[in-house]
Amino acid sequence: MSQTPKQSPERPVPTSADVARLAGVSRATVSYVLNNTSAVRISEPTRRRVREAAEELGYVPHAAARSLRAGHTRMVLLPTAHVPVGPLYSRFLNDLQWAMRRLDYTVVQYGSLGMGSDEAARAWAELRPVAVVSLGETPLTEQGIALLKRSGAKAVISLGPQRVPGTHSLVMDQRKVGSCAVEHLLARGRTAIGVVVPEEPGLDMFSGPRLEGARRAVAGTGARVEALPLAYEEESAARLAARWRDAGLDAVFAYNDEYAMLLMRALQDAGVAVPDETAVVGADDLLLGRLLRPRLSTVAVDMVTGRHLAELVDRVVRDPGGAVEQHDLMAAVAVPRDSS
Amino acid sequence: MSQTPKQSPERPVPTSADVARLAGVSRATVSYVLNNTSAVRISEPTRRRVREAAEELGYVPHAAARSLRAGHTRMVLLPTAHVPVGPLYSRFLNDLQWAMRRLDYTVVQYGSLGMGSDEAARAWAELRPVAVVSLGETPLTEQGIALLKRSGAKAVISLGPQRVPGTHSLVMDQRKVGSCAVEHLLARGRTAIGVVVPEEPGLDMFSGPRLEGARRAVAGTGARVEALPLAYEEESAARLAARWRDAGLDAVFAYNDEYAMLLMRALQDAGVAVPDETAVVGADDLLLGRLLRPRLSTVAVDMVTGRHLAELVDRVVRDPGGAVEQHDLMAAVAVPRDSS
DNA sequence: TTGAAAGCGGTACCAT
DNA sequence: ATGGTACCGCTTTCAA
Repeated sequence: MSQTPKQSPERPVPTSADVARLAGVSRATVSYVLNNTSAVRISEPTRRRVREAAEELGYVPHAAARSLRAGHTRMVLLPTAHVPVGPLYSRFLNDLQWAMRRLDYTVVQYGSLGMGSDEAARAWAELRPVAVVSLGETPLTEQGIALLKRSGAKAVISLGPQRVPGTHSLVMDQRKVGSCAVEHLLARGRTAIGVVVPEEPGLDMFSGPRLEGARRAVAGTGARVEALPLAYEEESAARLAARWRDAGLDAVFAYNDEYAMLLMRALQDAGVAVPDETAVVGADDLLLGRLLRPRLSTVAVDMVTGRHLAELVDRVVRDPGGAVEQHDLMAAVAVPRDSS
Repeated sequence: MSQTPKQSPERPVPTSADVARLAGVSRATVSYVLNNTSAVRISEPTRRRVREAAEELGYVPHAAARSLRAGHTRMVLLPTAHVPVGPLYSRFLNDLQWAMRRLDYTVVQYGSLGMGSDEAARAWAELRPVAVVSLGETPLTEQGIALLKRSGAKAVISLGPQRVPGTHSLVMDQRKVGSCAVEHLLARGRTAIGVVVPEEPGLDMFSGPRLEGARRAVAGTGARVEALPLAYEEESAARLAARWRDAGLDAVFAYNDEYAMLLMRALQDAGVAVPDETAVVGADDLLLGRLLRPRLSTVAVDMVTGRHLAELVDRVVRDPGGAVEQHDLMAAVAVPRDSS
């Protein structure tokens, strides 16, 4: 016995024609009433009858039919491969969705894990979004971008470490984070600086530029930078710490605060004094950094806000040919505490 | 001068009719070829001409038109209000998306922040998803569920602390986490147990049941439980720690590992010895708990896997009237370490 | 004030 | 082997 009693096994979904029939009017009238079409006057009694009929049937308009007829959607597609963790991203996403809704767009996150770039672009294009906001998890190729535009996307916007030709790019130069951290360490007199490069997938977009920024910061200073692959596991950190003294490093930029916490613990367990023997700097300025002892030095990153991005999307949708401003909206600033 | 040269300001999106025209065949033939329809034989030369034409035009089928004609979609809607942070959720989501794609469904996360229950249900229903998987962020009302089913949803599945009538429920009884933690503390001889209740929005679904589980565990033991509101900020934790001795508590279950880390630090700063004077237990068994000193005792939670959930969705979609198994898939087990 | 009808882009049945 | 065509649900112009 099913617990969800089904009156008829395949009761058809009510359409506007059903509403029209029940209300004794035409489908056109139903459409006028339910959309409050201002160009047309419908008598109050008729409006009531239509509304009641719709209510009674539990009528819900069919979004696909509507947008098919309209020839466009208000969908903003946000491709998602790896769901990035972290409170920063979470807040950003909430802000963005909220702001987009206020502008009457619908944000749809579309999981694209395990799809190739062009395969993904095709899948996105099938939905005919009016805008695509890429966070860089699934790279946009030139053909992918062309495909999206050809299928009606007014705005293709990319958020990431570098410009993506053909899109409106919000450049967030992650290299600044690396150079900011390293400059801070240089100022503290450190000269042999390790840079953690996470082994986890999906972080390359960030870790690569951060390492490059670090390299640039030491250029011509006589100091050196060494890349240190590290998995987010105790064992990996312990192995790295065990060969720390052989590496001859006196400082480390640990990619972010979480990796910094992991490595700092491993170093301390291995008897490496922080900050005396080795300085540690994280990034992202998470709360946990302030809870550690010694308090973790970090690099605070000022990301683009969701509201700001939503406004950009709306502007580009309304005027796709408009000027392509190259924003560089990311600021990085060192937050010295006790670990460096 | 626009950097995205537009041949024609409003070049229309190519349709299957355009492909047909270019290939010199009918729309029907285009459909047959591009969908590899097996019931119909098309000559190889024709197939090639159609494929080339589609390629040349950059043709992408229109998902809305297709599902309108088909009368159903393969969309699994995942309503999202607050994006929950945390690696557990992130992994779960990735698994789910991956597993659903293998079963040929499309997972769409739909942001429903700031919408009422019924308003949200309506918005979801407009998309005609074949299934809705609710994580409980936007509560499902009886009418909302009815609306979704009436508009074609074959499966409405809810994941959460309790059964939701009318849905297939995956009950994850968060009370177990609370009772597991408190039983562990009782076994350690603690009798005055604080339970942290986060003040952040969107966590009520978890924190309430965890507190209730704690309450149940002390029933009849002579021990007591006290709810402790706490915001995820240093100041809030410091205030709580400052009045710790007045509260007369000898143990605390801190909601999860992150809140536990925050509170433990505040207690230590206030001179409260952990675990001697007060035992601390977290939950979720995050890596950070093992990095703290003393190492954090925690409650490991065994969540439902994405693969498992995907299979359930598929099963219900194929046989909506099938038995409504009441799963209780959550196991909680204490992981004693040094903080308790 | 209301209705009839065209058409959005595909799919699939029925002819040829 | 291929083409003609009706139809999915909705909006909107035009006529009455």
